[in-house]
Amino acid sequence: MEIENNLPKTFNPEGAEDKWYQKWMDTKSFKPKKGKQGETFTILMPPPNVTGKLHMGHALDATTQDALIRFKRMKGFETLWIPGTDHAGISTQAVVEKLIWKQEKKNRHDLGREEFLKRIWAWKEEYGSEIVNQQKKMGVSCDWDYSCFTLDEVPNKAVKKFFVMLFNEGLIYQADYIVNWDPILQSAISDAEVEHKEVKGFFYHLKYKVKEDPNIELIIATTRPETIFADTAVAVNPNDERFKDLIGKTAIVPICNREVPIIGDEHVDIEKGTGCLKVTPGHDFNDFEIGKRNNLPIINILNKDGSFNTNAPEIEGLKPKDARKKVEEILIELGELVEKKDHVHPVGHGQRSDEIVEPMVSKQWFLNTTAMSEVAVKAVENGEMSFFPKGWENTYFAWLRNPKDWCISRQLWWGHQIPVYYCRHCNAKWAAEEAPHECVECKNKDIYQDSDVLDTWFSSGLWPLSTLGWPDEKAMAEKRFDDFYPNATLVTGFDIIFFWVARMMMMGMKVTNQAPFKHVYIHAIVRDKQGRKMSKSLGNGIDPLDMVKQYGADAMRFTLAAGSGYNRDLNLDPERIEGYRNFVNKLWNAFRFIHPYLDKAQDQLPVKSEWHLHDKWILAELNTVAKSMNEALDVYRFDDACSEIYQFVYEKFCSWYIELSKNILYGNDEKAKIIRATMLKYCFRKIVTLLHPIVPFITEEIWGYLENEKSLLINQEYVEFDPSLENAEVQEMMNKFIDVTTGIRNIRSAVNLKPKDEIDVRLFTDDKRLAKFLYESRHFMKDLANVKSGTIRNKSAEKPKRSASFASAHTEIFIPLEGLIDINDQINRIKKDMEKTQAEYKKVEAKLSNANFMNNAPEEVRSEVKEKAQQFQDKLNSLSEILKSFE
RNA sequence: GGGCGUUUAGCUCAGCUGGGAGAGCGCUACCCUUACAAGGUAGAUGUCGGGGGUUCGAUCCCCUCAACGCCCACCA
Repeated sequence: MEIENNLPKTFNPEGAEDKWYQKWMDTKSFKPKKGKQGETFTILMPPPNVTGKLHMGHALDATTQDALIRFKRMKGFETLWIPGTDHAGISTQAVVEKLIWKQEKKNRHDLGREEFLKRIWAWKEEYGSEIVNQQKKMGVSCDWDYSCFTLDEVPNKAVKKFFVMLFNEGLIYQADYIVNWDPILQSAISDAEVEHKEVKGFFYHLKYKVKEDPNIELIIATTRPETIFADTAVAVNPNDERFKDLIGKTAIVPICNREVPIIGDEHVDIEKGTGCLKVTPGHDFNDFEIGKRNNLPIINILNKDGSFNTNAPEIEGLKPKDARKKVEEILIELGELVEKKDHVHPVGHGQRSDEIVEPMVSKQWFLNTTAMSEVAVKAVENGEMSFFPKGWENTYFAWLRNPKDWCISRQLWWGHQIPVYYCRHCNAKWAAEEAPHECVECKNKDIYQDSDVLDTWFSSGLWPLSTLGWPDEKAMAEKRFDDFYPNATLVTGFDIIFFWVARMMMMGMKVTNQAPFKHVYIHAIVRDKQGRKMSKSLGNGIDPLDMVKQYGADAMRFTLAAGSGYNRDLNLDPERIEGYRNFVNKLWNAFRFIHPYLDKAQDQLPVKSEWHLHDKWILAELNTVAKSMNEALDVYRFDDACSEIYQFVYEKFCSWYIELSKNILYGNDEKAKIIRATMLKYCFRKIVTLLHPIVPFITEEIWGYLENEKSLLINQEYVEFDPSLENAEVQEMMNKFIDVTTGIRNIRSAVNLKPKDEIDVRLFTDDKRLAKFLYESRHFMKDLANVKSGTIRNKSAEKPKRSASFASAHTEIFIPLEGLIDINDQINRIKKDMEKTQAEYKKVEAKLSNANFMNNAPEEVRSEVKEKAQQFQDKLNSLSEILKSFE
């Protein structure tokens, strides 16, 4: 009775992936639909850079968010997942600038602002959607109609509206301030964009003469002797006995021989360096503050590209590194260099350019975030928004409880141009949402717009609002702002908690008084298998698309989900993907097994009275899995959800239930066959439903077979816990049955029986329910352990002599094989088992004979321990019985 | 300098409010058994980083030391 099976032996992901993605699109399955929960569930995708190529971080983003949105969709929420891309000011401008240079040997200034921007837009139209296509390969189920680009019209309106609002409140202001200047980008960058790295340098000790008393020489320690050209004071601590008399006198700066005042300032650390500090307000953050306190002049000695200007004539045109060498030479010549020591110290580097940033004074726009930060902190403190895992709120608080004004202007061209206008005629300065034609004050037409653009994060911070149409009323109505704001969950990495999460909170709450999302799930950073960050320079990056090609998107997704819980690192080994590919294939083959019987299966489960014990068992187990998966996914424990379903499918369903089904399906009892086929189909529907959020493609493919493509799995209801399916007793019996079967196999393996060798088995148990269960399952023993015949008796019955044996707490197993087995081997095996059991028994017994334990431990724990002691005791008794049989 | 985190089987990691150490991968032996060799069955492997404390009882709580990682901080 061979049954035809025309399904391929292995699952072919490539065909299924594109086919189902297209089908989901065609059926508009990603669009929000009202569901039984009567609530919306919105996720906002962190917009990848338009210049981006999908990397593992994006793949993880895509997987976790898609799993969530599919899960909630199936649970009956009206789900919306909003995609988009970011203009990524600096990196995009750099990419296109490089390209134009390569092709035409022209820089952006050669082209002019208007033409240059045209080129970037053209580039964006052509290449900017590559990452979107790559995301689709991962199966992301976002509503592409909501797709948005940070420089689109509405986000631009949002930026202008917000800017003007805060400008008019006085929260946005322009100031001469010392900022981090990136000489590569030739732009200011914010504090957050500066990375401090340990750099090897030197400590130079320089001599400064005192004008009033040529005998005194001040020794000043510095790591940057080249900045002496910008010195405008020497400072000492006013409490420093050594120097306090010098305050008010004049020091002479070496090389340039500038006369500068010696001042007292509390900032100077008596212990540090020599206790004397050269003050360079133009190029040092602290010194800038000292300068403000003491009204010192500011000298700028740098050009925008980081080279020295005419204020430092001896080193004009040189870059800092060469300048330092030159200054050192001159100082030696002059005899002003006292000492030069190795010194390692942190130096700020631009996050994007990786170049040493120079503190420089320039006119920039700032946003005062003091009040907004406070509001954002409160929202997390009072639970309006919460982090998963909770620990990340510390990072969030650390940033927001100590807010600094945010430098929001960038000297770039690609971005939202600052909506501030100036009048050449009357010097008026104002902010406006619509480009004005004349001066607000004097009505003169000779006006111009500020040439700077805003920090990219300024528009990113408004993303939850602008993607839903704010501030355009028509767009807001179309996109149903009121229904989808605030978002439910934001999923992102911890590296942008302050760049992005904090700013969305501040800006979102400023506009709406509501946190833009209720939960923030912070996922891990993907690293290589050795825990190193994936980077181009190390060459250890894994391309997700390669993995998708090799193992399928489902395998890739399952791997990432299985590695995502509350961890901060996810060390990815491609072998893991292969492992989960095998799981996906296992699922496929389990389906191949039931496929020929689908015709027999009925749509409804039979009445409970017709359920086989094994049916009750598998449904109870399935129900348990459904419960844990729902709970796990609700709190972003994708790892737990994956391991639950993996375990169930592999062990419970494939290794036992399917194996136990063969006896029935290959047999002659038609009614039993129909019931079993129905059960198998039912289970399979539940399994693919549970798995669908994580591995959407194969599950949709299988669903197509199960339902003859009459419906799509993506639109089905998720499996919920059903109390009526609980059955602790049958689960206990089944576990014991598995113990016994495994015990028999164990003996077979220990005595080297071939799979074909049939055996006679004698079972002894005092558990009457178990005896009945085993009796009813006797036919299955044949399939599972090749048992030809056997008996089930009480433990008190006479045992066969000299058998291969095994004992569990509840059942003794004897396989009479006299003459075929080595008696000493058997005795040794049993003795070893006894020793192990004895040791465990002693541990438990020690507790029971400890009066303190008996007095203090809760009753629950005591009875549990007693129970265990009894089980070990039973097993020991059985083992010694077995030993007796060899006498 | 301040803060956070990690340390559990060869590798990657899970262990919730303290109560007999887990998973996947890898490894060993035997099997091409009619869903699956991308498979099956059986199996081995841990002083839970070191030390101290609290407790009847600690992988879990407290202290301390060590190693590693990350973030913040004004480059004397």
